[in-house]
Amino acid sequence: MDGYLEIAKNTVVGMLKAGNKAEQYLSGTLKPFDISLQQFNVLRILRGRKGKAANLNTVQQRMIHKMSNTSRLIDKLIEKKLVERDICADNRRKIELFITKRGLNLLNDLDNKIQMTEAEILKPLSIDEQKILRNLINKITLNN
Amino acid sequence: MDGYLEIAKNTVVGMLKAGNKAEQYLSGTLKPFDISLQQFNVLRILRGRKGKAANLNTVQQRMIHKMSNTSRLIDKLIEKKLVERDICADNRRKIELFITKRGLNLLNDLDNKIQMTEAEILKPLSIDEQKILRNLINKITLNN
DNA sequence: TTTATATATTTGTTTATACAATATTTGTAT
DNA sequence: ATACAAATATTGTATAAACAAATATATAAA
Repeated sequence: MDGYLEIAKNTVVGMLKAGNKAEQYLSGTLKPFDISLQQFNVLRILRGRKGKAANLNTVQQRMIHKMSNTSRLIDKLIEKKLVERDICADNRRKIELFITKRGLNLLNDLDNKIQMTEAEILKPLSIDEQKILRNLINKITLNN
Repeated sequence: MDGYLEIAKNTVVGMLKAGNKAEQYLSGTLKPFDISLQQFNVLRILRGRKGKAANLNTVQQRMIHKMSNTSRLIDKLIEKKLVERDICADNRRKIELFITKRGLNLLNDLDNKIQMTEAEILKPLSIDEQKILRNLINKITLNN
């Protein structure tokens, strides 16, 4: 009992549950703002560019859910006027994405709320435990 | 920098990424068998009942993705003859779910492959690290 | 007994996901 | 130049998820 196969199984199931819990909590926080977690993450990626354009490609690589349809996801953000899309002048296959002022304002309003949700998710852990958890998880997701 | 807000943020994002990685890997392993991760987990829940019936309710509570539509998910498993559904005689609102012989055989075939996938996911961690990770994650998901 | 309330599951519907197929533009080799 | 391959993004489509509403049965109250 509790051989290494069992440990691995429990760990992986735990990873699924933990990821799911985080998704549920964060989605719940975002819901009143009519924005999905994936959309929120794209906005944060674009904010991180600090004014520089991002290609669809770049965004996709940094996304948590790599398999979502980034084109259509961004269509939604453009409809809501949170993001702007231009065709790249140098290479017309590429597009250039920017977060709008409105998008930045929305993120600004959300920052506190998301921080509170993150704290809520991690409430059972001390700061030191959170660090350990983060470090272990980072090892696992290094190439992702 | 690296204040506790930043740690919490990184930890939660890591949880999302790790959960997603686990899902991708496991789904990939299951794909050739035409079964989704959620369906697989339901089968494992039913196997864990060791012959006893499970209500839809019970299954739903133990599922990792609580928001999936369990009725229709089980429809799929019944179509594939991996699960059987009866109406509970005592209380005709309830249903009784069993895994079939065929379902057990499928799980049997999958066990090794899933173990290998779990090992692959956790490869960057030692056994001791896996235990620590499991324990920390269990604290977070205790009430889920 | 009738009405109301709670429980258990199913169904409807809208939106999102997964993944393949299709443009479109660019780069490279002949 | 032309043809072929690679890179980039969009579109099509089938399936699944999210969530509300409906159905059916059981329990409790009036």
